[in-house]
Amino acid sequence: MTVRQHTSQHETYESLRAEIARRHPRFADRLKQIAEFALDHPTEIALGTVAEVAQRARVQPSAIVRFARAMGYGGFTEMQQVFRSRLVASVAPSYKERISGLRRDGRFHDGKNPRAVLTRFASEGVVALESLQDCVREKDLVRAIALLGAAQTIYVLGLGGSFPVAAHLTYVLRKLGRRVAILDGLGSALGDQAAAATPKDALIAISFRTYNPDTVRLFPALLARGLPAVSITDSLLSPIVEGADVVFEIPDMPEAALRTMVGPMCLVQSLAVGLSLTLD
Amino acid sequence: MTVRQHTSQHETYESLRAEIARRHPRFADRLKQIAEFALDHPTEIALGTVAEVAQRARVQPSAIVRFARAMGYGGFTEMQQVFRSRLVASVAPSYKERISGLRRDGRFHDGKNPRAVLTRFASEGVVALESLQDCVREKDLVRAIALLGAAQTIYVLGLGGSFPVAAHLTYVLRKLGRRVAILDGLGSALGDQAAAATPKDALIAISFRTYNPDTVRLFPALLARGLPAVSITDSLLSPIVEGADVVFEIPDMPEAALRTMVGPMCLVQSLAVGLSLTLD
DNA sequence: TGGGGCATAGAATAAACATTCCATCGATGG
DNA sequence: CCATCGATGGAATGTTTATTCTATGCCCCA
Repeated sequence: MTVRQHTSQHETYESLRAEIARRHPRFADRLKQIAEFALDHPTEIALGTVAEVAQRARVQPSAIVRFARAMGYGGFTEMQQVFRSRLVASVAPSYKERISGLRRDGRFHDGKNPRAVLTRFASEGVVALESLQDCVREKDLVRAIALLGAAQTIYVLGLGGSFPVAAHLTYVLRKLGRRVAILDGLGSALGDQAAAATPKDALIAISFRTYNPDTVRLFPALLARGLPAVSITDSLLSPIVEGADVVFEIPDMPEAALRTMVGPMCLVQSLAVGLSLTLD
Repeated sequence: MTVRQHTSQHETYESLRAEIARRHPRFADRLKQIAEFALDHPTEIALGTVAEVAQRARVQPSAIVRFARAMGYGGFTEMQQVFRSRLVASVAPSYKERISGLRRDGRFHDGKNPRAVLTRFASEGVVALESLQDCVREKDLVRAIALLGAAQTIYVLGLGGSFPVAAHLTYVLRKLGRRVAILDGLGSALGDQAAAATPKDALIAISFRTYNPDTVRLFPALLARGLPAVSITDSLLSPIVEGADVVFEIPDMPEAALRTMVGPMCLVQSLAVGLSLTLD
């Protein structure tokens, strides 16, 4: 009779979690399934019974116990203690709450601290998203969506710092089954990429200070081909405003290197999804 | 004979707590004792068995049950659920849960209205940015920045829905004077683009479910070339976790077509700017 | 001082539970 | 194609657990 090794090295939730992830690839099917469930639903394991957990994870109760033993515990109950410790640890010591609250307020002004940088950008992003809702008008959304919906091909123009926004818009529109051409200037062929555009298509242009020269040059050229246009920009004085059928003005946009572009990202997402919804 | 009323009005921990306090003076000795224990040690009631709680509170198990019934519950187990809900509530609600909370707010009604779509994405973005601050650890930020700072060339890998994030990171890093190579698969030359990478460089990979096959293929190949790696993904079970030196886990990321990627965008921005700040 | 009513302790009980066992299935290597 | 080994599902088992029951103790008032 062998003496079973019940000494589990993983007495904290975090280290157990890491160990589960580490061993996941080498687990058999059912154990793998349980590992995924454990990482996704730690609370259910902390509070549930073996039978409940098994049902939620779509496995047999015995498999749950096998998993616990495989992780080095004497049984389910022993492993459950570790998951419970997470709940106990998280229960609000008001001190910790206040600190993280302060952090989030941005009152911790150590600007070089990486955490402070993240907090700053996240807070700015939140503000950007909230003000986006104020400065976008429903009328413009409806018109832009109608205009894009009528287009055979949607041309997307966004270069420099706005290129990620253009790329995202293109990705989403394609996923939603639209015909899209992104004007990315690949091979210095911006002009050629736009050459096939007709008045039956539509243009959506994204540009912020400092306005990309290629965008500035190409925008009027496309308008001249008769395309209806939607512009997303930061000022009514922007070079992509004149001649546009719909203009979304998102003011106070600093250079992209200092910004996350969350506002424009969110707007184009809404346009794309709104477009697909109005057609159903 | 009176029919016992088992329907308890107190389904939240806070209201139960208030009720215990209110009725405390009129309780008999033993119930009073238990009431005090319950207010002082809610966690023990949430996780313990009747016998354990009884021992800690210096009473008989039956007294605990009588207390639960006195508070209007069918038994100890029923009352325990309320104490457990406190633990569950205190654990940082995952992103997905917060979203469904928003849904319940009713702000999302009339999902087809373009304005509602915008509001929805903006709100989700706010939640994403807030939960980002909870799930990113300073230690990881510092290590990632050190790792990227030591690199001669930073290789950025993000395809499919994650490509806009990769593009933004590349843009910002270049603006800040870093040498960056984006692995964009242009001309189906992904492998060749990576062929010059050496252990003196570094890799930053971004991938979310459903993981892009090219990313999955290229990631281990780059690790094999000896590059240190930073991964940004949605699960510890993601294919770009194993072998990575730093992993940022941003859980509950739906498919990019339904998302604005604001979380990852904000994170890469912080990494890039944090990097340039630490070197000044 | 004695009796009624309620609170309590502790044992008894029945339900719920984690765990174990075994037959079966499926993959792997000869 | 068969033998072997490990994984798996599901029923059986023995333990833990909540709950109930009853005898006893205590207090209050007559």
